[in-house]
Amino acid sequence: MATGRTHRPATRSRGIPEATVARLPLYLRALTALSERSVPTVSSEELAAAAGVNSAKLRKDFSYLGSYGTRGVGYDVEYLVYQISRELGLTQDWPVVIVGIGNLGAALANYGGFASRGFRVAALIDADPAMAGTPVAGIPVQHADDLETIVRDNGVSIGVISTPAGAAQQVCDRLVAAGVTSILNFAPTVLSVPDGVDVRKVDLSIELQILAFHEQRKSVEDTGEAGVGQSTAGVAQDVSVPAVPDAEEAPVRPVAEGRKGPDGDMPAVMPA
Amino acid sequence: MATGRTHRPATRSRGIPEATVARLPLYLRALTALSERSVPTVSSEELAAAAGVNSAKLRKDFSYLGSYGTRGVGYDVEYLVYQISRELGLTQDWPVVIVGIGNLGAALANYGGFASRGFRVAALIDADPAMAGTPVAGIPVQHADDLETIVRDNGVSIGVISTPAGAAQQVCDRLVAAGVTSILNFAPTVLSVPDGVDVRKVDLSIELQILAFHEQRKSVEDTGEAGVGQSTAGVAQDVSVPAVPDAEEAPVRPVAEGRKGPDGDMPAVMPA
DNA sequence: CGCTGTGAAAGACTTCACAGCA
DNA sequence: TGCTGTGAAGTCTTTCACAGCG
Repeated sequence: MATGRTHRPATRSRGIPEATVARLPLYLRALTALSERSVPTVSSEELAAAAGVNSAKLRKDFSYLGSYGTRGVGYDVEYLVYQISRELGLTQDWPVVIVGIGNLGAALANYGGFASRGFRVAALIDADPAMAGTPVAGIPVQHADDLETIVRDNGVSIGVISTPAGAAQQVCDRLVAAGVTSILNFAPTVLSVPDGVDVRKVDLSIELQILAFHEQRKSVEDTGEAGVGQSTAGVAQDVSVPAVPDAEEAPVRPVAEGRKGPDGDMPAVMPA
Repeated sequence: MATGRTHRPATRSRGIPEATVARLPLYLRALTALSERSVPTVSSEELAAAAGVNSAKLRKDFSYLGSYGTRGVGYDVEYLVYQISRELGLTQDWPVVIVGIGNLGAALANYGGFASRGFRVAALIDADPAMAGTPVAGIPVQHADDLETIVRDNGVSIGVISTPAGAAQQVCDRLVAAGVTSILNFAPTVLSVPDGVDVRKVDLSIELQILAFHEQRKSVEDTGEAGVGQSTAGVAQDVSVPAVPDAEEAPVRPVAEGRKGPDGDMPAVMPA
């Protein structure tokens, strides 16, 4: 990922590992909850449990930020909230535009997690003229024609794309041309951007597919018995599925027959 | 991350690395697009570009599935689509319930990426009696009281939670009690589940915070002008230079004064 | 004594680079 | 010849385990 000079960190310990950065928001959320309950201090053990990680990892993560704890005691909640916020850049105001106000865009506009963390929805943009003016989450939707103006006038450097896949790249290009340097992409497509622009993506169906992968393995566990098979309904749980689902209708392997996969690749028709 | 099984020292090469599993949906999407354009074969280089990864990684990933390519030629698109689908468990039907039909829940219900990949939205569930019966994405919303019945009657093993954070754990407990063993959580809270249940989470604001972190670093460091040199790379980011924003108002450090962080920790009022 | 901070070891993932097959 | 498949090397991440300080 980090396509960067991986040599000699210019200054001392200034490189916080990506894996750590990705967890800071998690810690911050847990700490904010503690803060709201006026809890003054937490131990790495408690905070780790609240954030869903293990304590050694948490301490190691914090060690990259500095020594913010007190031995024998733990961490001061307020102080840590501030330090992490600052490290993440959340102590400053980040105007954000959301492009594509469909169901998802509306959900994002309404999402409280943004405002409470330094993000300000500067504008909602949609290509549908019929939506122009309609307020969503209290913010009027503006037409896509004004995208460049909006971005420039508000000094927006972070853009959120929640358009259909087909429009995403074009929207991305316009955002970048207008000055946006960080993009959060919800459209199921790979965006290409110039060097220096950051893209992160969230694909709702990818997570589900990963779950399916693991779910599939669960039923196999023990004997490896061929399962019931009834996929539709009926039996509640314990829906055992064959370990390596027997390929009933698999495409024929193109040519020859080399080593191929660990399990068979049956002949027959296409599944789709 | 996956909360489930920890071991998988399986007999043979049956252990596909998590990192690889997480990329399979990406490859699948790219392959599906090629398939729709009737492209018969792809090289690892082309497919990698389409998926936004590098070719060596892609080849290594595929090597865990088996030898599905042809040297000197590439991969047969249809064949690979099938193999990956099967590996992910997408050749079977996965009934899914979505609990919490707010903006996000509605967006998920309407999301085409589910249906096209073996996921079938078996039911939409919401606690608001006023919503009962209202169709969302063509599916009538059912009341939360019937959650257990719905899950059992439909043999649902995957549940999606898009309720407010406060309701998430309770919904989760009920889903699990009813037989769900995989949960996709969109609520910004850490769920606790019994062993054997898998939870994956998607926090919309976390990605934005990670972007903010990198964005913050860009402005500092001018020696390496954030060049806009057209690049085909999907994700571009680097810059690992001292940033250290000026702490204007930081909470006072609790007690004593040890080594503390890499930069100062100003006194003064609380930021929040 | 309790809990943080951190070297060092282990493990996971990525990249290299090239043998080997179609 | 062209491209896959894969050991081996390199890099990043996690975990261990304990020194050290409050």
